[in-house]
Amino acid sequence: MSYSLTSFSKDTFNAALREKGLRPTKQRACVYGVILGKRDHPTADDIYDRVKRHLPGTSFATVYNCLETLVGCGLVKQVNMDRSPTRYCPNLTPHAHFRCTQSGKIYDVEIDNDTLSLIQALVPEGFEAENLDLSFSGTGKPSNN
Amino acid sequence: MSYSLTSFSKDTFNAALREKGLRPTKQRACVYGVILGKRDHPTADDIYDRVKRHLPGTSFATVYNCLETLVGCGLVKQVNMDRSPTRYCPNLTPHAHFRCTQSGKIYDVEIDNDTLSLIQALVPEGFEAENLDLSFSGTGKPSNN
DNA sequence: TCAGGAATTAGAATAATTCCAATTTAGCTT
DNA sequence: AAGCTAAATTGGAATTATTCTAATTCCTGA
Repeated sequence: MSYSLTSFSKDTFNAALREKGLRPTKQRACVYGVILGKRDHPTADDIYDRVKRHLPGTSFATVYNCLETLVGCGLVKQVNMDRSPTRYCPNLTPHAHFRCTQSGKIYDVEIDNDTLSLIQALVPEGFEAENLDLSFSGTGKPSNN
Repeated sequence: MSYSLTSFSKDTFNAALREKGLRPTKQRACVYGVILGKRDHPTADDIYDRVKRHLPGTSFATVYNCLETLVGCGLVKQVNMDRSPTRYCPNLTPHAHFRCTQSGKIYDVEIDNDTLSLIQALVPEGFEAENLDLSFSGTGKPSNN
């Protein structure tokens, strides 16, 4: 049986794909579903494992294809920290990431609007920023690792 | 003949390595020299090419080893943008990067102290950030590409 | 229902980086 | 100056994440 999205997510999902003339396939729905289902910033590898539990025939290439599609539709965001494998996240609000160098865990960090504006104001005259990436690394909550 | 550092850089270089009990070898000096010599955010590959012109026998592994050493000593910084190869930069002041998606060029973007403080203040209670990474991507100066 | 484009598949290929075992070197010690 | 030892370098193989390719399967709309 395929992964089931809530009706809200399913609408978002269908709309975003149709917008671009793309098909809402079960593999794409499943990839989107597992990312929504456990918001732990999974890697393509993690996602592959989870998707296989629902759709056993799925290939790695498909996972990568679906991820690329979902990112292209704005349904998920890529999180790149240093050289480690790309991670995926369904949090579309502007936010930063904090990686604990001890546990490897990644936490979302909210960015308030005032700070966001100031950050955007750093971009020099004549440059047009489409994207901004802010990440921290260090030690996380000791009690919480 | 090996790459020559200015006497200022040479002192910085020797001091930083000795600090950690590491040896100031000619390969390390050369890698540091080429990074200082052309501040265009070169990749390991670029650095390898440039180092070979001065020390033809140098291997790729050595370039990577030297870069790791220099980063560890705080003489250069790594710049990771998305999935593209790591770049290196001798600008040690706090600064962000802007990558032009058209030309691939990377520009340094200064961060003023007020904004820097606000960015640092985003880190939640209980987390200790050792590092922060801020990067933008978009279109650069049209006149300048 | 059928044609044709879109999506998926398995596996090969690539690119950046790291690892490894052998050799060389730098910086003592005598 | 010669020898010693740990540190650094070397070439090449290995690894890892990701992308490519060509063949197959699946949708969708006429």
